[in-house]
Amino acid sequence: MTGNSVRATLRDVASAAGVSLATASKALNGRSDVKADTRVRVLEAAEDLQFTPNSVAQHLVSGRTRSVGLITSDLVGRFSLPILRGVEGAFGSQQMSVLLTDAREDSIREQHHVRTLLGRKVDGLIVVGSRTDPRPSLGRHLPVPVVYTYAPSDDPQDLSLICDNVGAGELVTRHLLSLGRRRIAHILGDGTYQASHDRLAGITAALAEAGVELVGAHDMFGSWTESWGRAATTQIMDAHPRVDAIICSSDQIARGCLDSLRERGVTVPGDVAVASFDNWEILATGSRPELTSVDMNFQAMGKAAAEQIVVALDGEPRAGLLTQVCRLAIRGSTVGE
Amino acid sequence: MTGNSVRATLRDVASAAGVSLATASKALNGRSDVKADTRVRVLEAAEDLQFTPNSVAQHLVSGRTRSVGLITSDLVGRFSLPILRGVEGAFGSQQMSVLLTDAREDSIREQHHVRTLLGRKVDGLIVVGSRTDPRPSLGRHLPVPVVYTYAPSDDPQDLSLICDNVGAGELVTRHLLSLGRRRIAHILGDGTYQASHDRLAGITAALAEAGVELVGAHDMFGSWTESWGRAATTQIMDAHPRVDAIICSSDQIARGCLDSLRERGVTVPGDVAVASFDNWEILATGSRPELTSVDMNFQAMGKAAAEQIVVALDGEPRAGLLTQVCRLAIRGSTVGE
DNA sequence: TTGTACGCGTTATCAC
DNA sequence: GTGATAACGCGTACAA
Repeated sequence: MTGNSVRATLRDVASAAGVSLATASKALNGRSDVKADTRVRVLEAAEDLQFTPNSVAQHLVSGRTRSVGLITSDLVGRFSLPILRGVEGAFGSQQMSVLLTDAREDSIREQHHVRTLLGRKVDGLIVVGSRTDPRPSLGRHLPVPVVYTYAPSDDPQDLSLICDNVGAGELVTRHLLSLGRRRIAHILGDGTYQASHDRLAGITAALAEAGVELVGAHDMFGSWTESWGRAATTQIMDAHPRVDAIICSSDQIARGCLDSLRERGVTVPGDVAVASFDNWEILATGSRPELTSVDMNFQAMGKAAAEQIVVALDGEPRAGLLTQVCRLAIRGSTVGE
Repeated sequence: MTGNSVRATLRDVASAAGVSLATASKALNGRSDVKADTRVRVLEAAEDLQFTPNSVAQHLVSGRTRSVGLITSDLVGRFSLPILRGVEGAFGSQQMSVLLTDAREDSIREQHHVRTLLGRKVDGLIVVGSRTDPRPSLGRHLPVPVVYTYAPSDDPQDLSLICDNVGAGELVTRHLLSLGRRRIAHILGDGTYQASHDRLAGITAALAEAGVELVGAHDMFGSWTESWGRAATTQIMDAHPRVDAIICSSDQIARGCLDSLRERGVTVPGDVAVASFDNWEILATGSRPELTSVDMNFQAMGKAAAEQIVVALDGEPRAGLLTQVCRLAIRGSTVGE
């Protein structure tokens, strides 16, 4: 129980070094007006005592806690963890800490967390949605900058970072077109998600650009499940046996699709290329063949969110929608080895 | 920019209510020695000004921050998020906040985070490992209680919460035995993980108890992948076609196993029952049939970790290994509908 | 170059 | 029942 080791306070360091509190503070903070050997003495004392500045006390005087609150509604950490990592990375040595809370899509709980985080004087708030549809704003009255990620705020005065689902649809479609595919079908996701519609829009836009028509229905929404992927694939292949590519609106759907194709003896990517969205590693790299999928770049999104907090903190905050570029992870389901 | 609304300080509340700082504080904290209508006035003023106590300042005097640091090395949030949720749940209205940091299995980074978190005066530390093997202790000199979860500390003086992988092996084996299965094979996981060995130990123990021998090899370790599941299944079915159950050391392996069985025309669970470990929803409920799998109860683990922090905080801390019970999620791969 | 003194927002101990 | 006042640990004008 040598607890004092880390509980050492600046006062201890000062007296150990035989200087005053103020001098010790200056020495540790690298201020210029302190004699070289005095600084050394202080630094040694601090090292000796394992001194760690009490950032809680630092805040009280500086006004900044160097911490951000992350409010997530994402059950499985699919979005939150990459974003957390992006946030940590963005600040580098700046030492920004992340207070993570889980709102579970419950606005009461969310409000509660906002209060708590504000009480803890976080310097900013990052709200992570669970779906891409606009969500209610936390309001304009908050004393710290707020960045909405994944799900945009419904208030255009807020700053929201969103995935470019339309662009993602275009990206994957162009990829397939470039491979010579022309009879392309699409398995939609859950129709209650904006992402489903956006991805479809991107796909049809890219196809139209190339003068190609989407094969099959444009309005058969389903769910983000493997079983829907299997069922939809069966329908498509029965109705349009000459299809040469299928774009699935999520990796889970694509897994079902691949299953179904293999059962029918359809080769991938030989007969039919398959591509999807999300690039969820565990799903995309476990399948046979591995899945070509659009990566939504969550980590970059987290980084951007953190940067926007900083920008807002010292300067003029931005507002509106900031679209995050996505990228294609190309694997065996579209490009055979 | 009515920032003052939330920036309101106790002083503002006090003057608005026409009382002193001290009285305002007492009123808000429900202390007895304050007249009823005075309290009402203060409460109203606080409500009016949207007063939120500055918990940073509260800490400075109380010594408690009501926050814990969560240091994770879990890339995908597989363990961290359920544990986070457990932690949040454990404290209920106690308002414990969680500072999440990502060490990425790098001890330098980990040390760095420990320093940072201690500087922020967290009341406790929860370390989440990425594998079940023992990991180096953070040391005994820390001024706050530390709980190791998932991966135990190598110092028996520390408190570690671990999954009962041996028990999990027994659990799933007894389940299969109770269904009348007797020719049971096992696909091992990555041999460099303690979990692989423990699960195997549990399985053989339960089998021995029933006087049954494990079918096939006991020492063919592989990896936590679907492709290993497929390859191993092929080997097993070729060598032991009369097998009536396969226990896979992870859900990913099981997914490969199911794939392989379907291709051979083996019905599940008719001909062969399949069960596994982890109960990773996205994998276990997407398969055909859905997977029976042992759930390691991460959320309960997080709850327990939080509780142990509290116990250590006010009273005598515990040491040693605390084993977390697991439970079986029974689905179609062992019990046909 | 160094030290003194004050303030950050809150709680707690005392007088009144 | 209420109100000054002293902490808590630190940064920083300002004085020495």
